[in-house]
Amino acid sequence: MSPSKSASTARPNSASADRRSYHHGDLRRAVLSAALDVIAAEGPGALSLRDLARRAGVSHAAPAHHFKDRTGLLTAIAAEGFGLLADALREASGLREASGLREAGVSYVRFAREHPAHFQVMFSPQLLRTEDLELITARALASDALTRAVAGVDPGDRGPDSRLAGMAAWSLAHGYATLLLGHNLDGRLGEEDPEDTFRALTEMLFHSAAD
Amino acid sequence: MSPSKSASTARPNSASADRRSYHHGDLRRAVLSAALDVIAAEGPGALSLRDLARRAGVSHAAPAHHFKDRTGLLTAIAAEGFGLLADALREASGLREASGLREAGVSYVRFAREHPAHFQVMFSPQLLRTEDLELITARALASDALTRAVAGVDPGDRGPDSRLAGMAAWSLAHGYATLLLGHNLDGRLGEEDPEDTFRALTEMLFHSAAD
DNA sequence: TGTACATCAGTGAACGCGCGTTCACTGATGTAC
DNA sequence: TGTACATCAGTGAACGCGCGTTCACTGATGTAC
Repeated sequence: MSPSKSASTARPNSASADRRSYHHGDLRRAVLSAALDVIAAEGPGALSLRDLARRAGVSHAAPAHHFKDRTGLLTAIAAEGFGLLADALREASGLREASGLREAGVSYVRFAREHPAHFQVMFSPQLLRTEDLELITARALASDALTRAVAGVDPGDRGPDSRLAGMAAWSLAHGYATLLLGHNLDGRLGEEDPEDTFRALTEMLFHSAAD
Repeated sequence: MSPSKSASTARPNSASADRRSYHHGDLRRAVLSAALDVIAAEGPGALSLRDLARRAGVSHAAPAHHFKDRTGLLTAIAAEGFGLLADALREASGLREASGLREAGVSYVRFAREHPAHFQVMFSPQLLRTEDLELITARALASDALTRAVAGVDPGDRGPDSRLAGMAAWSLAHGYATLLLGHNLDGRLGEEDPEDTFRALTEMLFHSAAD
């Protein structure tokens, strides 16, 4: 997903894909895309709007038309991330109830692997405009999807055990995903697929509740 | 633990604690301490050596004598953090074997709450000189303490189940701690002590193995 | 006990750099009539 | 179908700022004799 490629495909009037028009076409997407590349490779600390403008091939002041500043950009990424996560979780909880919880966890881990930059930014509140409405909305949707997925453990129960189970499942998936992305499990995993290992691990812990 | 306080207590020749001598006495500690304050409050992105020098009351070039650069400083913090974590885990696994695992997890969570800045930096490899010898050593010690604590689940077993249980316990504690520090559990916890909640949660999951 | 010297920690001026921000501008697009 | 105008996205020069780095220096401490 290189910036220039996504930009040229997304450009509305693509009579000639090569000729650079004055208007970029989808600079917002191009800047987001470049930012995700940088974050995944070097972390959010390495971000600068000028650098992203350079990567997108526009003048350095252009990105400010779409994202007020660095924080605005990161907030947009986090909001997009929560949206993607909510989609992934909703998909997983559509499965049979018994396996809903397990698959929600696996989806969570898969999401983190497929969108490492989003994942990293979503849970770094110090980088974000936490009062941003779009962010709050997206996070609420994801939180809702998460709760629904977890409620699949024992749907009748709304008591403290269900609350605990929810936090346990989230902590487990979040911790596993975080350690995985930080390469902290490299020595402990064999050749196996990390998602399979996570599935095995979940089954071991939740076997009494989920089967 | 304010920088000036820890500095004056640590100063070797404290004939007069008020008179500023040309030499700081323990600038290394003062800079580390100021850095931890900044990280806890605003995140690692807000760090600059010049700012820390200002906070420690020395000229801006002084910190370079102790930490080559920002990365060097963060690496030192991470190494110190792994040392502290190893201590905490070793203390916990000194308890009776049956409760060793549970208490190791609780210690892990407590460590994260008591040293949020260390914790954050330790698991942000993008900020660190990962090839640093001191860091590698400290991390290995902590990893060792972790493995020992987890082996308490069923000490005889070295098979795949034990490996899985280890990753599960670590993921759980790490995820819970991370979500807690990021204020993601604020809505889900009641008035209870977060560590008690974590203990309850662990007991729920591991009851068959640990009791 | 006293003197000379090496070492080390911290100083402060200077430098060059990349950054965000501002601003008057220009090219392109869409809409009203 | 054609013309006028408003709007919007992107330009490029300019600015001031905080940063890291360098360097010759100075004050303090410890050690050799």
